[in-house]
Amino acid sequence: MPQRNVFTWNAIIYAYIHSGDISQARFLFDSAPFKDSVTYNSMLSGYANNPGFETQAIELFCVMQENETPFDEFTLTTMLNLTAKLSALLFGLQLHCYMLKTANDSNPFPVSSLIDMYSKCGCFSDALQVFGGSSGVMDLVSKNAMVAACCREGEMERASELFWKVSELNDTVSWNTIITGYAQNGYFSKALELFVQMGMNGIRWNEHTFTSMLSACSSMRSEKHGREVHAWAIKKGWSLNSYISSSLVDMYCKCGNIAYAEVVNASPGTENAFSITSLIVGHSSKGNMAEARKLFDSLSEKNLVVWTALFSGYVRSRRCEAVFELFLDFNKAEGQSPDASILISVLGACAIQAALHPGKQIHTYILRIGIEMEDKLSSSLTDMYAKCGHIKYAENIFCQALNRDRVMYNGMMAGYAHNGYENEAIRLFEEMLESRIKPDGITFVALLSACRHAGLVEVGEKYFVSMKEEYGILPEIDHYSCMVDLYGRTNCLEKAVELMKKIPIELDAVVWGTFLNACKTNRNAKLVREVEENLLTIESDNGARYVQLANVYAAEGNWSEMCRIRGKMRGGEVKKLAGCSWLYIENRIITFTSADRSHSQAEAIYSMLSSLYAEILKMKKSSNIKLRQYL
DNA sequence: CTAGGGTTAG
Repeated sequence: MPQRNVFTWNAIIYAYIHSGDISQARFLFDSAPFKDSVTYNSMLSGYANNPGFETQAIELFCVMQENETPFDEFTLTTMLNLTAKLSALLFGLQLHCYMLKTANDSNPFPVSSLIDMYSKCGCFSDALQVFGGSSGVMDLVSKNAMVAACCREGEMERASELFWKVSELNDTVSWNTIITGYAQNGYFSKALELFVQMGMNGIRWNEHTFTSMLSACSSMRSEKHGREVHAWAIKKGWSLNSYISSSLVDMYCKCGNIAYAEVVNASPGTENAFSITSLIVGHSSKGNMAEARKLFDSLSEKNLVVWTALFSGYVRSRRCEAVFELFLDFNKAEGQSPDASILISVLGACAIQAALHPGKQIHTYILRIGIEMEDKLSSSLTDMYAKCGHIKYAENIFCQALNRDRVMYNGMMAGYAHNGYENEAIRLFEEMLESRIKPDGITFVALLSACRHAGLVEVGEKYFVSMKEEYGILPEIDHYSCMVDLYGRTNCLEKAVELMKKIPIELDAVVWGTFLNACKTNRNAKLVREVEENLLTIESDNGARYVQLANVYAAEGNWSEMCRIRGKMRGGEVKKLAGCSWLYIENRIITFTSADRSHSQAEAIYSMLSSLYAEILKMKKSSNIKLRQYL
């Protein structure tokens, strides 16, 4: 070009930025003999909107300040958006000050970005204030930034009120905002209703609309609606859109139709990491970890979400060793460190295995790295410590948590109940009610567990009744098992029998096994034959059930029945592994069963045990200390 | 020639 001026230089820089060649754009930016504010703003937005160049954006902004290139509304808008993206509130506040000082606070562009910045930095009230202060003509984008802010905050009534104000302004984007807001806050049918209304009002649906609707269908597990949206997407020719196709895969997975999900994923041109991740979750939810692993291994680049998907699949299938192995692989891979979600999975595996030492290591890591103690992390630490028997540690975590939610209360209650602190569990339930946290079915499993361990028949019955009548929670089989156990342990076998007859849902092996124990402790052999039939029909492959039955007959001195059960067990080739305990000693695991003498130093161990026992007896005699504390 | 609001996976 023989004749160049600032416009042509700006044009070529713009062209390079939009073709994604940021470094060539910078080369031309540096070579340009003339620069004006457009040159700077173009380069600035090139950096700000390309991942990985954020630091350069800030550096260029500082250069502008040094060489006194004025900041105009373009500069401010770009920088506010960058600030929102980086969640850099302190920086955003300075920009806001600058806007006020230079009277740049009336242009709708930087104002809408300011609202958006405050909302995305978690300052909802400041966003509201800016919006309220920008009186005058209602600007659609600012209004919608505010609607989106309300949606983020879960304030759907406020969002709706604002959305319907000057509603003739509303366009596809603002309709999408409100629909997504409803869908993401759990109001699925409201989202559906507005989606229909949007079409009837003549507002064009686009890819964003459909993606949000698919997400709503997926949350509702409504394959019927999902298929309708799928049909529309095909008609509109949006099948290749990566948002649409990955949302379709997710929708079919969540609805349990993995076969369809695979078909969508396999159609050419739709491969993407989101779809694969959804498929991994879909396969994991069906316990199909081999398929999940195959997909995981097929990905050349794995982000944290994909790793987490596999981790949680292994935990769900209780494949704890696989979790720990995967954690080693994860830490070997370069340039990443575990986030809260991954640590939650690993803690889950520790809890299942009662692996205190690894659990403590994770806890220490969290404290050392300074990972934020969010609700879910507190819950899984509480659960891990409780399941490892360290109830005081669990209590500490629970007490330090800022916002205790239902999950955390449930975990702590179950921890108390299973570690012999029944009264604490009940106290916590009352505290939960005082804090206006609604109990759910899981809360009542923990609560009734506490009652059955403490033998509190009346209290247990009171809670069992209130569950349905006060809280509208239908008892499930676990709740019935708790009650049967409660009656069994307190010599109320007749009540247990009555309850067994009245249970309106299908009986499982757990409730039959519990009832069997009730028969045993109440020395009632007459009912056992019927229990045996049911129990061995439901769970014929569980060796523990045969042993349990054989022991009941043995307790009665009924040796012929006992031999019959033992014979059945051998005939069915059912095995029962002996229950065992284990210790971690210098990175080795030592396991032992009751009365085990297989250890090379068994003699020494048992002689130490008997002298400890003698010590305890001596202490018990000399003081009033309860023996239970030491055993 | 430069700037604003809405979409997918753990």
